Amino acid sequence: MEWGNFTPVDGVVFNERDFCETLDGGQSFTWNKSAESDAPEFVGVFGRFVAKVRLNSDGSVSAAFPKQLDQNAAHDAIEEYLDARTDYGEIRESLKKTGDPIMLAALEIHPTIRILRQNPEEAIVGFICSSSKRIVQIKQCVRLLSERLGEEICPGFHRTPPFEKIADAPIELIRECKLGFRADYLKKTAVKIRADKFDPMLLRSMSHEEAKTYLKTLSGVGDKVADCILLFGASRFEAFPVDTWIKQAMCELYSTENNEKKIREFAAAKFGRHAGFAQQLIFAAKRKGLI
DNA sequence: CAGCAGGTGCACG
DNA sequence: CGTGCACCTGCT
Repeated sequence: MEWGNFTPVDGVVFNERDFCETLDGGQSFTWNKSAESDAPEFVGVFGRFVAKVRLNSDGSVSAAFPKQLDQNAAHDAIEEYLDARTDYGEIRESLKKTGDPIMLAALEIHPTIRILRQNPEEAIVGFICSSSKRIVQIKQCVRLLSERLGEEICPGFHRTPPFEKIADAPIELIRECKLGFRADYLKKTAVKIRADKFDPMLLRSMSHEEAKTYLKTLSGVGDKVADCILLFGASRFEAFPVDTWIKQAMCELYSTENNEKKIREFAAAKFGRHAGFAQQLIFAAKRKGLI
């Protein structure tokens, strides 16, 4: 397959750790490290596009797309996906102002981390697959689903399947994608979203509370998965997903009670509308054993 | 080979 | 409303 030239993605700067963490740290499950390049580089699918995303030695980012894709549309899409318009400096400053020494440390450990702006549909599929699974396994599930049910964008690259397709797929086929008990969750969710005529894109405009309440009516979507969908699929930075890692980190670092609801409340009070970004900082630093 | 894994649903008190 | 398991299955 032929690729177009690499072109700069303006407004996005990374160090290597944060580049890898952002694309392949569990926010999204469709990126794989590219073998050919010595520069840090990932290849993957996002929405209806495929891209190679490369980190340059000066911290800038470049992207290339398969030649058969509309290069301008793809470039606009990767800028949006990498959330190039959002001022992370402002977010980081406001978290600094909390004066919390743990947050200050996490900000230093991850000076360039970002929150991806995925399609809500992709986030719903990915995070329904995620419960009680490792990232590598989640990635495999999403890839298998895409190969079996998703449209081929270009040779070897398939879109995440739409709910319409998942709703019509036999449960055996979904289970063959190694989803296990999550297969029923995903199918039921797809059927319900279709029955409700719900457009997941609405998650970006609904009130946070309303969006979360709706998400939790979906099978396989509890508090944690709903918060992940809101944070990574709808750019709702106030969402604070509490998983096993964060739970342990918050107990250890902030002496919170070992209770998900209490931890969410604690985070909301401490980090406010940027709680989700704070979660990524703590999650990434903790998982790497750096705090 | 057991035990566990970015949880959720459901049955109970 | 909070707690405690069962749920698939691939990996270590």
